[in-house]
Amino acid sequence: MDKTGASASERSHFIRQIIEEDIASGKYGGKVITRFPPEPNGYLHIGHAKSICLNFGLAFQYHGRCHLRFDDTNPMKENLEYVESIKEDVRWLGFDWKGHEYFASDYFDQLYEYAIELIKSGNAYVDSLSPEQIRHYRGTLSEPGKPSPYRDRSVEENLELFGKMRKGEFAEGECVLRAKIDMSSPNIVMRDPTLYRIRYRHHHRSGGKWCIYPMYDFAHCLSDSIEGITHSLCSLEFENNRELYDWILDKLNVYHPKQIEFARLNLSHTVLSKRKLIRLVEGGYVDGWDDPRMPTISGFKRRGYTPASIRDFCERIGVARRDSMVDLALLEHCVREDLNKHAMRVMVVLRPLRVVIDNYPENDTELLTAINNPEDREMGTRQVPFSRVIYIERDDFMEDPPKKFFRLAPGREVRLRYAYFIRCTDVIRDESGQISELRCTYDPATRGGDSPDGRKVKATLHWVSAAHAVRATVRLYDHLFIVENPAEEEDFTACINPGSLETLEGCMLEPGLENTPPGLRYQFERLGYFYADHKDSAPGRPVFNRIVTLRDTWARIQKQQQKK
RNA sequence: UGAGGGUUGGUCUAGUGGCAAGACGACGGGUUCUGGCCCCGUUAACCCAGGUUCGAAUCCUGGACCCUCAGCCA
Repeated sequence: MDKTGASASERSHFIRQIIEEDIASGKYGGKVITRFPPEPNGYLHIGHAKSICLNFGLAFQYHGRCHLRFDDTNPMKENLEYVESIKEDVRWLGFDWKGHEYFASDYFDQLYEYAIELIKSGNAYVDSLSPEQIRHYRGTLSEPGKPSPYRDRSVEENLELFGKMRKGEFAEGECVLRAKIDMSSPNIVMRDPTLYRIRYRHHHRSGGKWCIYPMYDFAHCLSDSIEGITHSLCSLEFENNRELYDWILDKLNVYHPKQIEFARLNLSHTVLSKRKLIRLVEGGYVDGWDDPRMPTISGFKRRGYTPASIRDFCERIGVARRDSMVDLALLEHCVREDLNKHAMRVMVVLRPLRVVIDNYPENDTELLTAINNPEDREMGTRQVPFSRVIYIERDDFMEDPPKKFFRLAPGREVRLRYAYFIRCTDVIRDESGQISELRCTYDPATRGGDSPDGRKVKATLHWVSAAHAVRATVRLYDHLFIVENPAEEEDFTACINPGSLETLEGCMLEPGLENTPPGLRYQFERLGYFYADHKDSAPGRPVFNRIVTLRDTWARIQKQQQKK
């Protein structure tokens, strides 16, 4: 809550202000209709999530609606597989377009009619210059362009030529339809932009019906207009295109939505450009688009992130017009906050160290009560078996501990969570000198974890009974890049984190976890939040992905000590 | 160097002529059967220079720096 009493979910930003002014003035009849317009030529990433949350969120907040529209005007790059993955990702994020699913390609007939109208009013012409010539005629950033020699063809000739373009009487690249605006405009976008080009390509929806396809600038504004969009939100790079957006709608004298630009998301320690993402996949740096290290929606899903945490993140980063780089730590904070409240706690030992409790009866097993989630007592308790031989984390023992190490060491006493106090009496090594086992004694009076005499221990360790432990594979994920902004590096692949994935076999789970249904999330106590991978995990053969670690004060102390 | 945008603590965001606020991070402390959660505290910002004004992050002028645009991509 801020001082106005508004929660984060309703805090204002410049787009909300514009919408509220429009509602107040009755500009669009008080309606709010937005749209999310992906091109189906790749997978959605966290940057798209920002746009999805913004568009669907605004529509929800102002009781309007949000359309899902596929901007499929380029048959060379688009296909059905992407349409399906995009729909799945939007749904997973928790949004419903309620049947308002559209394709720019569905408007091809209408768009063609609009093009003819533009020709008839003298606002468009067929140009027969080659692509290279067009580039040359366009001029540069500082010099004006010059008119094409075909610019003054008659309406009749243009109509005939455009008809021939449609009928397939020209080769690709032989001619295009251009808007007739101003070759000396200081805005290069307005120097007679291309409206239609010829492509003899099968389209994933219209099939072979068309061999001419509209360009983004022509199709997008008119699609918005046809659908009655009120506020057309896009990223900053389309700022220069707004003049053309407005020009086309004005010349055609049709319903005119308002284009509003905002800054796209940049996230630290990752890349979000489609080109770089493709390079990661095709270069084999990651294992596909849904690799848990990928910033794609499917990657975050596979990693174990919750939709709610991503929505919360998108709300917290705000919406503004300046370029920014959001710290990945904020996303991690969001998922921790969500999972802290909802994830069941369990005990898992990642790197097992065998501990024998010498004074514990040889063949006894007892059941101890563990709390499933201290943040939500309604999640209840469970019984965890304890016996003479257990595993603890190798990191939880040091033979020669530094000052601030509170965990187990020779002669020292610690608590086993929900169980007993134990004291280390001996360290056993194998032939190579490696510590292979610890011998300890326990205090029977501390059953359940409390000492009747009131003596304190400085640490509580998680553990798993050796006789009851279940084996599993656990994958430890870390930032994909070791630098904050890989995009500004000469070769971004050179700063990929070599430790971004560590696969651990033979991790010891408390019993009951062997049949974890894929898709479930847990907190492994003292370690982090983990997800039973929905692809690789199966009942009886669990595989967990680490979503995020717990905040780790000890790790920070260690880092400080290393610096000294 | 033509045009369009932008610049508030380390990061993100608020502010719309009147006490520069919040979140994340970092640091310190309290609490604790998770070195988690929670609680408390500390740190730290208006790009620069003029001007208007009783008063400027906000308005004006000039400058610096950053981003976008020269696809028959979106």
